[in-house]
Amino acid sequence: MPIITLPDGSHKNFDRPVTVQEVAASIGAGLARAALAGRVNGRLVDTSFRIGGDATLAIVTEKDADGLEIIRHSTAHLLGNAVKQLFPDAQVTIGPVIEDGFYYDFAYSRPFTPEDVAAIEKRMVELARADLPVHRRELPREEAVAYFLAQGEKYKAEIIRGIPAGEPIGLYGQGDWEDLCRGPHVPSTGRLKAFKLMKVAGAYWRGDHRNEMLQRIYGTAWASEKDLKDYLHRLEEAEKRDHRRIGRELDLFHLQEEAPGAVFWHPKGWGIFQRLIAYMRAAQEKAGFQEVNAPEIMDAALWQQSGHLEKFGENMFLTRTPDERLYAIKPMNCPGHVQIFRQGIRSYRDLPLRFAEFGKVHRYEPSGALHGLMRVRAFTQDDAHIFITPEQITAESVKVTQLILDIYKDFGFEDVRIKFSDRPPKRVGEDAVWDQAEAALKAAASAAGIEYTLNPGEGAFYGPKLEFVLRDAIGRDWQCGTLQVDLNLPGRLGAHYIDEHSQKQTPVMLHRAIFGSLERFFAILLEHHAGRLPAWLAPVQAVVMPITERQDAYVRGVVEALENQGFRVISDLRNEKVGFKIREHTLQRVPYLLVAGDKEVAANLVSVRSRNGKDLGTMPLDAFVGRLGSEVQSRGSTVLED
RNA sequence: GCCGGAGUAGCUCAGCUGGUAGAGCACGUCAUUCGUAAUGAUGGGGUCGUAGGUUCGAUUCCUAUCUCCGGCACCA
Repeated sequence: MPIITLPDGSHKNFDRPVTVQEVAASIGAGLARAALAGRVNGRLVDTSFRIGGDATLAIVTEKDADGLEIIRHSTAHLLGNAVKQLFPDAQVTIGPVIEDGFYYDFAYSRPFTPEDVAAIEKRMVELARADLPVHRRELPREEAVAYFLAQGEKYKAEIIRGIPAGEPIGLYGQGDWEDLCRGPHVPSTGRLKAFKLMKVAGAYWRGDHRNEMLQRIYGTAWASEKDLKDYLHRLEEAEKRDHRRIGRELDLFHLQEEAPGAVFWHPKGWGIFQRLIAYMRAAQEKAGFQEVNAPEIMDAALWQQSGHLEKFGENMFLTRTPDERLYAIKPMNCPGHVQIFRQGIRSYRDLPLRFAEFGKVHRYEPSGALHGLMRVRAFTQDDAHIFITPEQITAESVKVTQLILDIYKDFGFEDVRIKFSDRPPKRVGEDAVWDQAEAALKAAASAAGIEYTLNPGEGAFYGPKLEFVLRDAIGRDWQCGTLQVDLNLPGRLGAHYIDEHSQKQTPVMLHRAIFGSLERFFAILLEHHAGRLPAWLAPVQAVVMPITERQDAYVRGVVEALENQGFRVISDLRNEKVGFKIREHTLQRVPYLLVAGDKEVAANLVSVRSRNGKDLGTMPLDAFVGRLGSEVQSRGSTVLED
């Protein structure tokens, strides 16, 4: 006699086992129609799931996050079904739910063409319209393996073999199609109303590049047509923020064939880049860092010694000089900083010693990895290495973490997550030192007052690390900063200090980067702000323009006055209508547009407008100077106003 | 690196089955002196990514190659 407890705390009594669907129907016809699945005692189940005893139950509909996941999962099945109907020789593999949608990987003799994908989507729509009931059954493991092998589904059989013995194998399907699945699924295909196939791509079986490549079809699925439309609209908006597009539109940088993965910085882009460096230089100097500079090309022997050549030789730029000497263009800055540390005798009294460098590094990244400024072969790191005693790990880590978070705040990134990666199976160093290093990093994260997530076994071979992840204006996450404890390199490269007992000791080294790659951080900033950089970074902070050439002299005077205050200001005296100029400079994301007509000249004022289209009124120049000055000072932005 | 797609004017793109290319914007010139997101007229501009091949003839067909785009793998 099951007693069902509903989310609102009410109870329903039944005199026999009931299905989720029946409970929904007993509550209301509308809910019965809306039910996609149920959550029984916390576990997601199909609407056909029969409840035998007392239980809590929540009916899952498309309004729940769970409901949307189920829709996406079932749509992946719909895709599998359509592909098998159109391409019976294709083998199915896996079809999981991902952010905003799903994908399904198939093994097939040839890649799917865009035409194939159109046909598949059409078939999916037909299958959904047919409103086929979704059925479920269980098979013993060995039977399930035999069942799929008999259909030539080798991958499925392999997956099932990997499931622990004794666990029942659930098969879901519709019509005559069936797939291995944990479920749950929607009750019938008619519940799938808003989906679209997005792209085809290759993907390795089990994610391993040594395995064969499968055909992956990506799709998106939503609870309603409107949600689908909104999603596609969001994609379009995201495309408008693409840093490659903004970089071209605002004339900031370009890339060209002769230098794949290397940036040609244009004046405006380089100006922003230099402001980023100037900002960081000041911030880290205040935090006790000393800037250094090491050669970009050093004998390969040094990289042999550090271990980088062996591990990353394939990804390094190497050059043999006319004297037959092999050099490496530096892929990282640490060995250079260790060389500086090694000069002379260091005492424990000198520690912590903090070396920072805006180091330009070159890495021969795989061609397929290159992506605008986000992943390049030549980039600049705001790199620093801190030499400390083992006892100083905790205090110094806390300091660095706080510095990193403070700096992100200045850029308007308040939503920062920390990932903690601990010891990998293959590593160097004593476990006792690892214990200390890991504890120190955890303490640093906690001291910063931020929750961190664990990345077990993902640390570097030389030590654990913290990774700092920023969330941007449209909710995307970017891993930028890093703090790593290194128990290995100082020893390998022969760094020592003399301790209080006059004994030679090997220092611990902290690696830290805050922007990470300046090129990448630049791109993230552009996308975060959709090109509307805060005034303190903007290439041009204000444009002053006349209505007619009668005001040209006045405009020149205004520009000169603003330049004397240290602002980046230009005039636009072209023979164009003011509306045209407003449009152009707005598209160029200039924070402030100043207009002067006869009225302003007569009253010695300027008319001010923001790039957001806001009329800020007419004001004396001093008032504008105050406004822009405090905005620059606080690193605020007109972007944040709307 | 792997799978797929794409390279035509500065940008966005059109160009059917082979007969040496076209639009809009941008740019130049002229007119216009104008009040907050596009004034009008007019002009110039392309070895059709690169190298081979097939052909009387290649932007178009074939081969190789480079780069970019979307994924996968990689990321010290």
